[in-house]
Amino acid sequence: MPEPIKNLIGKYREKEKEIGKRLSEFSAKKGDEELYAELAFCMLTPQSKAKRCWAAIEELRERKLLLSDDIEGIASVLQKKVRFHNNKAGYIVGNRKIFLDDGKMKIRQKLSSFGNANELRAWLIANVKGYGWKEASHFMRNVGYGNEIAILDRHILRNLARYGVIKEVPKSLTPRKYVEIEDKMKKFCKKNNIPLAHLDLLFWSEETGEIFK
DNA sequence: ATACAGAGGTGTTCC
DNA sequence: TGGAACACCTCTGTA
Repeated sequence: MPEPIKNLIGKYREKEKEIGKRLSEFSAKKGDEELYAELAFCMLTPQSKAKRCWAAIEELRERKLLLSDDIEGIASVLQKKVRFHNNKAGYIVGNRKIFLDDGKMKIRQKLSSFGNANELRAWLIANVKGYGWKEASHFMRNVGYGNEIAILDRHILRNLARYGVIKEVPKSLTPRKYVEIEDKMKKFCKKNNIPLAHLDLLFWSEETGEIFK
């Protein structure tokens, strides 16, 4: 039996302000290096803890490795904190080139060149190594393009099942299933007057006890 | 000490 | 054309 939605609404009222504040931080204007830090962060998170991933990004920046081509150097930093460090180090270096324009990295320019969120996401999935639907959505939320998309990871899916938005957590997420569940989540939000991005952070904080990234 | 689940999954290959 | 199976390859928390 799903848990009553009333319980969820109650929790939302308690945390609404804090969630809104966090989201406004995500939307704050970021420069291209900051944007690449967020892009790289989302390359790291699969199968790794978000906090450790962010610590790795900080260390890469301190050591001037984040924007370098030193794959081995990057991998050695990742090794202590992040799973699949060799592949991910390669992604961090390789994914930079898709934003190059005249030899300079222009991420903001690229991101703002799309007509809507779905077009941007499709481009990210097709071009950013290490990004699928979930990570592309995660990145977009973190840089202020995530108001109309869902970040369907295992925690969110578990909570969607918990409140009866979906019958059960699917074993795997195909693109079609992703869109289908995202649509259900959107409708649920509309009906209950909770912004999509707010619900995501609420579910996340439910599971981890805090509002992070 | 040792085992085992869990960590905001995605790429590649094969059929 | 889409899906299953396997690769990636490691630390933390818990018992």
